[in-house]
Amino acid sequence: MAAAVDLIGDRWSLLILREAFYGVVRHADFRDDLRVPRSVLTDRLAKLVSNGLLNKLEYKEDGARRRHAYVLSPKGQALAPAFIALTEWGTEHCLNGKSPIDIVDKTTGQSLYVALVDEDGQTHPIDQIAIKVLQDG
Amino acid sequence: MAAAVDLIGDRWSLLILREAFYGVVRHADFRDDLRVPRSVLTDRLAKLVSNGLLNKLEYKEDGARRRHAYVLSPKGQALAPAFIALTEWGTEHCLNGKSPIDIVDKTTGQSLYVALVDEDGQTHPIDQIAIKVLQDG
DNA sequence: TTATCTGAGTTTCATTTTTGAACTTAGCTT
DNA sequence: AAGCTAAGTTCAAAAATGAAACTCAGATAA
Repeated sequence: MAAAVDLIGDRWSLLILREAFYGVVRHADFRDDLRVPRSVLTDRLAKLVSNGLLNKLEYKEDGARRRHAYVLSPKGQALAPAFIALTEWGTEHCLNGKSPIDIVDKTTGQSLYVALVDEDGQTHPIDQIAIKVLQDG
Repeated sequence: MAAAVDLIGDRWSLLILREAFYGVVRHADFRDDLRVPRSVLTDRLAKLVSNGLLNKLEYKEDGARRRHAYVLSPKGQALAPAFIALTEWGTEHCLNGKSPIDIVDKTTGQSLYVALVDEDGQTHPIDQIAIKVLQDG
């Protein structure tokens, strides 16, 4: 996990990725949503790109010049479960359970939640877990 | 999620909680494991306590004076799924899949993984999800 | 052509945070 | 009493942040 914290363990990177997860792609939109200083945003976007979490794409709308879009790479998208787990935690423990969003199955519309499952897909309660540290070498 | 980031969105808090999750409780042990400056550790532990993520308990070993143990509160323990998700991500995307730890069921010993499940306990693939933003008011 | 607008990025500088080291404290052991 | 140790405090130097001004490229309007 230290590896993850190295890449996203600052005040802004996680929030920037969350916005990207919600579909934000433009510099100005990140800035408006997060109130992050320009210089910091520029720096964080560049780092997230160079760490492979975001891809920087050029695009062009009619009557506007070329722009850059920052979109989640597969590596960035793979953080979704962590985002969702953090969001659920925040909702439950900081916001009295009033969730601002709902994660649903795209086709069935069912609400989805983070859980621990074994290889058979059986869910296990959180207080049933133990950590096994593997020896190195 | 912004709420979560407010509480743990700095370089050290998350790592401190991870150590706590692994069973570390003493100031010196956090320091040795993380190489975090004393003053920062003192500050972060105090903040985590005042935010209700850690409980500060007194204990006493024979031949030693009273000490403080910092142990996860239920609120802190509830971050476990987020930790595990981040750890899995770090393992897969930063460490070539070589995991240093294994999360298992305490009684059966089965390995456990983070997944998205619906209310029936059915797991859903990550690329099947959509975000539904709930209107406020 | 020239002027102006806009999104994105850079520069600058004051403020805040983090570091690392030295120092203090409480209470133990000898 | 002297020394040790875990924990905490203080403080100067280094780094990160925040706010504002400035630059740049391309689009549009006069």
